[in-house]
Amino acid sequence: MNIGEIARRAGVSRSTVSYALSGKRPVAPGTRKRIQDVIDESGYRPNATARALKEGRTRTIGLVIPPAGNRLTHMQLDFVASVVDAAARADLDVLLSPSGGDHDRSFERLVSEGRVDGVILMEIRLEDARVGRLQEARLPFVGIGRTAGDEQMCWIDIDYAGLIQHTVRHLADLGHRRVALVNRSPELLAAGYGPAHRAREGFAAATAERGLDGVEVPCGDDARSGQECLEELLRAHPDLTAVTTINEAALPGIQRALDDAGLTVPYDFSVTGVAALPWAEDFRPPLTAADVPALDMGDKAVSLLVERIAVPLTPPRHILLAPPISLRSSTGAVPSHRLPDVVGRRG
Amino acid sequence: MNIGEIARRAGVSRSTVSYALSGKRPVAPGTRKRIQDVIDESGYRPNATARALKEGRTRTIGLVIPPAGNRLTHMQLDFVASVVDAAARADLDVLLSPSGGDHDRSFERLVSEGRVDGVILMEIRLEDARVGRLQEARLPFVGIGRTAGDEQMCWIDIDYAGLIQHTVRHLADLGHRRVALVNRSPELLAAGYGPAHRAREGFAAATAERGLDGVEVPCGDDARSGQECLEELLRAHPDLTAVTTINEAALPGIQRALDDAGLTVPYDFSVTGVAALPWAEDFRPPLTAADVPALDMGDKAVSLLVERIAVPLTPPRHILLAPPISLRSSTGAVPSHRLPDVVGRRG
DNA sequence: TTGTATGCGTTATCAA
DNA sequence: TTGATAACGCATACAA
Repeated sequence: MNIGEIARRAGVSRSTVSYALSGKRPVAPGTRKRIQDVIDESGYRPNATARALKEGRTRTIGLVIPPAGNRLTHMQLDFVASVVDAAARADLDVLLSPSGGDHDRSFERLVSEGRVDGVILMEIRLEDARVGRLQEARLPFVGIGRTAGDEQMCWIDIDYAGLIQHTVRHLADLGHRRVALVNRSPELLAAGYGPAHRAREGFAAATAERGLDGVEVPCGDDARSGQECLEELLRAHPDLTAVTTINEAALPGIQRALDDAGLTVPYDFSVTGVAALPWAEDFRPPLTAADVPALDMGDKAVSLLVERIAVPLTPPRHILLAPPISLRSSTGAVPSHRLPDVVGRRG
Repeated sequence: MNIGEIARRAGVSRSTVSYALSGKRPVAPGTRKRIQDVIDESGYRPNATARALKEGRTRTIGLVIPPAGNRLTHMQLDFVASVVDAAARADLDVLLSPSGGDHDRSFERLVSEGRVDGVILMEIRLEDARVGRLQEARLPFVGIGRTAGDEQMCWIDIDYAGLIQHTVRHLADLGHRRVALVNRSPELLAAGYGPAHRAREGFAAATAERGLDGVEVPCGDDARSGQECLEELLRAHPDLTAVTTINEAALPGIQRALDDAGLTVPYDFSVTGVAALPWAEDFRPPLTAADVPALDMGDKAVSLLVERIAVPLTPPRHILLAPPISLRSSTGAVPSHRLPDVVGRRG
């Protein structure tokens, strides 16, 4: 069923059907009704491919996600869902491209075959060849995260450095002297993944500022790694009284390791960090943390992209989110029996 | 940059460029090289939209996922990731459509605007209007799950009825007399979600077959609901010694409720069910369960769809998966102090 | 071995 | 108020 067939059945020309549909030129009421009847009866809808070819735009956006190998985190998943939803609301379709490396067939199709009007790029690294590729192709795009030289691109990101800094200050205020940062995986760090590096910076800045003993460790994105990581930390640093983390998937493991070590949160040990709400609320006791507004971010990213597609030449906009830290129950004052000087007296 | 521009620069006709690219007709080595040089230099790739219009196929498949409101389960997430990966391997793009209800704009676009060559439909309900819609549109599709009258469609599903039956028999063999099924959410049950209903059937069949006292409860898809659900179960049925479940997201909550009640798995209480591997392995102790091969399913679904797109008129194929139940450490014999007769003697 | 011409289904310009 | 027609970029049948 195509526009020609509708036109034939309604006894008009194809252009009249097109105009009746688009409303871009007046159509006599009688004619309009005849056409509408035929359309209702046949369930006709204009072919998206032909329309895209003619109009020069696809009404589709690309979403570049990390490949399946690396399991998506809760936060990333929420983000994908919210992007798809926001796009649907704007009558845009979403084409998925799993691509991490640089020479990825799916990504290349996306940027050079004109399948999409714009791209949302997830899990950007500090140095990211895909950014250059998109700029070179003059394809509008929005990054979730930003590269090291971030001025020339449009992005939306979370201020991991600032937030981690904030959580460390909070711990310092509570009297903690030796704290750890449980970072993302060694692989992501090696790949130059922004949040992991910026969390590290924020941690270093805050521990220096407050004169704390800080120890930073990478940790796989799963419960098991979290557990091993914390067991190792407790072994290596008996005077450790608090951790902060951006690794939400490690939280259940952190919890277990603390349980197994007989440490009760927050009386014996404090935990805080940056995490998507479900992870924070599932922690026991509920985690004092900056709640990553993943659902919100998808929405904002789509808006930003839609705007950029409409007006490509405006200077790139940046949105740096610093959600407030929700004070829940997982942080507390260092208990006297674990204070450094008390530990010292033991020996 | 389009094929005409390449032709002009290489000093040949457009068809020669096209044939040089497709190899569907011999091209003189010299000519071919001239063309290739121009292409390499310009980074030209044929426009996917124009090609789709001409060829009558889009090289894109649609993936209909549950809308963002309902958070995807781990299993569904793995499934999405594996579909996208399998599609990428077959040089197919994936268009996402979040749609649960019947009158969904995004879904309608998918089926009636010719944007995709075929569709993978997730979270099918026993009565599902989308199935009829796809059949009517003569669009090849594969269901993840199946409707009540499932013969006329192509699907791949997990044998929840058989697997739950199997787990209940296992519990019966261990001596358990009162067991519970922790099902999916009340909303999904009300919506006629197949796995929930089939799990119920399998549970009913197995408890009847072995003469067990079975109690079935719906439960939200999250840790909190799992905890509340099990607390309520333990309160209402003090003689309960085992649960089986298809609600993987509830497992952490089930664990917590048992911990809080001072019940040690598997000595005081047995837990089993059907779950994606990460959930089963994160349980403490590791869960005896049927491991849902979500990654495999995505792969199979794509193959099935590709085949169906190529040969649409073959009788629909069905794949019913019954993964083996991996015996881990979460089930054990009923301890004597919790046997029904002992409980009876107390009074 | 290569070039010309047609059509895929639309939208939009021009003409009536 | 409407119709004929060109053009979007490509693949391919037909011609040379």
